[in-house]
Amino acid sequence: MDRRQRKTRNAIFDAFIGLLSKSTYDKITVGQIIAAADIGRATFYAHFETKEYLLKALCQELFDHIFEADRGDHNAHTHIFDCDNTATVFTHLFRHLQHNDNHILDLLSCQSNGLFLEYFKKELARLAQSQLSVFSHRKAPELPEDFWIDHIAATFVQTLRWWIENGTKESPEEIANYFFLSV
Amino acid sequence: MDRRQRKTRNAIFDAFIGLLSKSTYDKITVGQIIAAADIGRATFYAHFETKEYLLKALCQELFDHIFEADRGDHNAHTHIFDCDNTATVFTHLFRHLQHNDNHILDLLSCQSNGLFLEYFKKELARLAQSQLSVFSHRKAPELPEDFWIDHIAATFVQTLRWWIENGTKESPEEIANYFFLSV
DNA sequence: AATAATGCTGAACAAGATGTATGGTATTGT
DNA sequence: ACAATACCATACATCTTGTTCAGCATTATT
Repeated sequence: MDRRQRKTRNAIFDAFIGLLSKSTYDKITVGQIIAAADIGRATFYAHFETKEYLLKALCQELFDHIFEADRGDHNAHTHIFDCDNTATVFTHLFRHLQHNDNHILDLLSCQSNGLFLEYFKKELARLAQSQLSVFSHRKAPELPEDFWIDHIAATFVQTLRWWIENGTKESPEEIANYFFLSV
Repeated sequence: MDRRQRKTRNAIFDAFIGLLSKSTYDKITVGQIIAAADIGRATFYAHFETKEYLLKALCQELFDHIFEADRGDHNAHTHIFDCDNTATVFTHLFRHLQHNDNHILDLLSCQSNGLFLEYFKKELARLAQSQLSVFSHRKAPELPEDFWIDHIAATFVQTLRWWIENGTKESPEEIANYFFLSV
């Protein structure tokens, strides 16, 4: 990819994230984004068809990073799945999300909550084989499989939202424990 | 309240609900609403300051109706809390929501999901004294009270969403049971 | 039945947002 | 050095929002 393209793409992402921390998704205009990114109007639309596509791309980017360990690149520093037991997977996940400061919270606000949940469910479904067994002891046999996955994903998102909205006072271990206790 | 006011207010609500069943909240414009309601532009803004206030008023209206039994008017036909056991309360709630066809689903889509959840939590908190004990056996003591209420509300909303998105094939009793089994 | 009050209409309006088009300039990869 | 292409600035048509106002219709009051 052209270096210029990468630069503007990152500028847009940074501007978008910066605005999300001060405002909400639906209040942000394309005009504000291009002003913060300091780019031309036409340039923005050359990169993203619309504001919603930008949001989608940002979600994709974040999840690709958080779940990167599950695709290639198995020699990187610390992988989310280099865990001795499956419980620490979610602790790592919470730690990752905490480290992202409030970028995630902004994505969890009404507007984009559905999108976020959708992405998370998709990723979670990919881990179903290896990780879902952790929760199987809780699952009543009459509950459909997809209902159960929906429930786990929704519980995770809700836990995360509660955590951040309350100032992330708990440690990742604690909040992961909350998650396990409630799911 | 003036008869004219009631008429236009209902016309706006009906138009809004009608549009919500064909489109999504953020795609709907005030222009579409006043066209569907067949009223003047100024009239709309005389009733609702903005589109978001309309949404809020609609939520209020729906919840007031669903939870009406808990406030006055205790001689009406069937009350949501005229139940022998607390379990049937939620069955009734699901039945109510089912009867509302898809109006609720439209309110559960991304945009308004947060608002809906907020309202439901508020109502749920009002029932905390009488109904929360049903779930107390599941609650781990180390979980904070407000975390637990958040969890129940989110689980309810998620259950409802899954139900409607899958065509409400299950009976209210069944889906209430799903809810109890997962919370 | 007459009157005052209040709500609705319809049209016009400014302000602002969206998405597109274009000709010119600067940067990139080869 | 050269061709390709990404960027810029501006302008533009279109749509949306929220406000204003004069005139008409309905309501409640007496």
